[in-house]
Amino acid sequence: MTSAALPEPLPEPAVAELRLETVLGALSDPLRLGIIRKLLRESPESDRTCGWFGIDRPKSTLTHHFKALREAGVTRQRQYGLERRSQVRVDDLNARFPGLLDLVAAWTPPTP
Amino acid sequence: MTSAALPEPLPEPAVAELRLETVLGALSDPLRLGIIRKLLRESPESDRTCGWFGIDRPKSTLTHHFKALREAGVTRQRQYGLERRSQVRVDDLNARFPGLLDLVAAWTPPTP
DNA sequence: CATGCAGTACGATTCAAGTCGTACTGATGA
DNA sequence: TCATCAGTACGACTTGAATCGTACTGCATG
Repeated sequence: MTSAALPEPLPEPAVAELRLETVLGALSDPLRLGIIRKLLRESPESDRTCGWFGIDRPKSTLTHHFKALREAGVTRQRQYGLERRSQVRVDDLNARFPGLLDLVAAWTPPTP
Repeated sequence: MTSAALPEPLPEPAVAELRLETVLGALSDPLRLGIIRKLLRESPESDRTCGWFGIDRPKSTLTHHFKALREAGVTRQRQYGLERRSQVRVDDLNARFPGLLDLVAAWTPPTP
């Protein structure tokens, strides 16, 4: 037996539709960049709920940013009961923009 | 004899100050991304005037975007008499964000 | 020195994005 | 069945970015 079927992903752009400007725009927000860095470093395999990130912002703000990431094609979101979990679209992004995710994961902000 | 001294670059962030969000933000504008792609592909060595790009926009708009690129640390600008020429800070960006420029140069927009 | 030219500076306008409060939805478990 | 909990939807507010017209600067060449 394989594992149980996953819920369908929420609406997202197809691989062929991914645009570099859009993806870079999504990653240019500090909060969103932090989300993606944390996902890549700490959970590249499994998807995570909004709460997992421990971001101290109102829930409506978080919804806004997670939606922006999904609509830009950076993340995939699935609904599991109450929870909406996010994961980075690693394969799709590596296929279309090779090196981008490595770079994002490797980068550490300057600490002056 | 080496070649003549270059004019001093206009104010720009130091390598250590480069921030990924900022650079990605600068590249997320379609017009600016086009500028950088053209520079990387057609003139990675020498610097170019605003006019060289052949962009059909008012001059004040171009000034705005070239300044944004410089202030984000993506380009270096030098004043040669009347002309202000721009070049990509290839070494600095490769040192800080390895792979980013390759990716930008390699990418081709979808043609639907 | 005066004209032309590359590009800037400034200010106005417009539009998109980030932020957040409040009300809502829909699955879960007592 | 009813309360709880994760997260959304909507709308208001505010800020910042893009765009562009017009006026300006300053080198360069006659």
